[in-house]
Amino acid sequence: MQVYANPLGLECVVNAPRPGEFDPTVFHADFPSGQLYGLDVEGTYMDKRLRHFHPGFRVRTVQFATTGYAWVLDLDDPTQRAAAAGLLADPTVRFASHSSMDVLSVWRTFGLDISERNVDTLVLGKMAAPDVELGGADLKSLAGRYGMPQLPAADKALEEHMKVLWAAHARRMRTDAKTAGQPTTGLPTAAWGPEGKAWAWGNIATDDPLYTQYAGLDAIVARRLVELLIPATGAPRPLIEAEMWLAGAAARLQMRGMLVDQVLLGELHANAKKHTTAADTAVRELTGLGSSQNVKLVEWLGGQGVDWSRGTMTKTGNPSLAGDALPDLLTKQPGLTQQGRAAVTAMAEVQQHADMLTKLEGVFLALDSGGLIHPALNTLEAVTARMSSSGPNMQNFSAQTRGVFVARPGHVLISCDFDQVELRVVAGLAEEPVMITAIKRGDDLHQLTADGIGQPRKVGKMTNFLVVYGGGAGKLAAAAGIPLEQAQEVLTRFWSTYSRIKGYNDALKYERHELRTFSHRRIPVAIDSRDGSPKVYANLNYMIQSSARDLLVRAWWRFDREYGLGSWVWMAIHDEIVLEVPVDQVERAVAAIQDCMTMDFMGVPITATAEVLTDEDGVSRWRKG
DNA sequence: TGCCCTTGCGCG
DNA sequence: AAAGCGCGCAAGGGCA
Repeated sequence: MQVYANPLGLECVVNAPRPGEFDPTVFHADFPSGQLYGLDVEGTYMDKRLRHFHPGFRVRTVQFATTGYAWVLDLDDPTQRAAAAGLLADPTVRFASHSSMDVLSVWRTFGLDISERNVDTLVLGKMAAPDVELGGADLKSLAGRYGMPQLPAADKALEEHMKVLWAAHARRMRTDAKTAGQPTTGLPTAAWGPEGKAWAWGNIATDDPLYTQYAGLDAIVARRLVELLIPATGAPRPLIEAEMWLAGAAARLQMRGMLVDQVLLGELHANAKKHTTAADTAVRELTGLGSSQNVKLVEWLGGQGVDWSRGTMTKTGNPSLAGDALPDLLTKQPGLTQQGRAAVTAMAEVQQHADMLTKLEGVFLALDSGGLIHPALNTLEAVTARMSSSGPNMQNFSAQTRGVFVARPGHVLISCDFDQVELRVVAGLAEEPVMITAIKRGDDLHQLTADGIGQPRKVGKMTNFLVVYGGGAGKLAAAAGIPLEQAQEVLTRFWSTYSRIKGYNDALKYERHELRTFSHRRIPVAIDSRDGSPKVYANLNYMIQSSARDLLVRAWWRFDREYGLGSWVWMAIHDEIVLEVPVDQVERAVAAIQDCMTMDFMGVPITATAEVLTDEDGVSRWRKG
């Protein structure tokens, strides 16, 4: 047994039994039932995309900890493995671990779902410091900030150690090859990179002192952070409990995964590939450039007679080669040469299929052995607490590309959207009587705005969105294709139509540091990266976005807790919940999800509409009809 | 080669 | 007075 007292000066003990010398009785005496323990695992290096679902992924050690001691269990020892499984399976034991990583590892390794018994310190860390830049809530940073610099130090020491091990290993492979008279070309070098990391995490001895100390400290830090972070969040208990539930629900969604129609995936991918390769070759022949080298292509086109002062610009002020801008060059640039026209045509062809190609490639790479993908749903990712998705990001597939995702056999997908939730939220926040009355009457809110500003419905809709996003007259003029003066006039009329929204917006602009939402969530005011000034004009959007997010989570919570149907939730996309439901349960599911997404928000009725997704071919695809 | 930053684009 | 918000991902480009 390796025992480390006060590793790196942190007051605690790490026990790391060697195979054959493990006494389960002593271990279990250290971890009685009914308590909360820090949990951490170390495994082989994680593939960026497939993560826990990569066939080569394997958990090597599992760590349990109190605030004072940790045990590092080596899973290659059957006795230690059984002890770990036993503690993890105890329904009265709860765990504190960082992110859903350990929950997923436990599920993959032991077939145990501990998502409902996990306290996620990543989520707590984000709640405690919503203004810390991305990455600032990782376990090492939190440990450093909360008086445990020993963990980042151990992490650093372990990495330095791994570099040395890897360099020695790489050299040995080379000398072995030379001795055997084989070429050394293609063999890894001693340089530290992804290959070295992958080797080191998979091969470092599980009784290596730096490894076991680091592993034990991880679990101790996770356990200690619970008491440190909860008061630091300044959040009421129900909000913390709701976020802990949500993190678990998101982990369960990730474990279940989504089925991919691999035949359609292959067809669409091949089609996109065919179109883009031909066109990309044409672009190369004509310009000598790749079709995604936008900066250089702009320069080249300038030399072919394009007057960029007449073209559309991107938001950063560069000439745009996106969307309609490219085809527009053909009609609006009389000076463009024949060669330039041919290049633009080919570029447009590439562009038309580029999104499809790259997104579907991402799906291919994310497929597990059963044809499922397991994207993560990150529950507290945006500053506004909106959720994000990754691996792949399910929230930004184009309408067309979504068709590759299908319900499992015997199931259908159901999509349920809130009805104009942003406008209803702003009406509630601002207590805007004109809008609330219209909502209660069931009036068309875009037409209401259109009437108020004296414009067609289309402009009314644009203006509604613009205001929700905190936009100004310049953007409205560009979007609606109207003169700036007219856009200013339209906005003036908008604010007088909805005078309470104006008052609410004006009041919000006094908040220059932090906002607090109806659910007592703290949101830092956005900062302009150019001059460091607070972007108070974005406050309204933050309040709306965050409130709408909390409404969606409330609906999901009800679906899980009141109806007990949480396992049907397939994905959440900002204002939409998608379900995967057994075919004979469709009516029940539609009624339940609509009920859960129907609620009152500060006196404003929130409603939702469900749609059962069925394709022409009878397959239930994630594609709306 | 990997790492970091910027840009552009899909969704809401 | 004026200011469009939030993500993740791929690709280019500069740097070590």
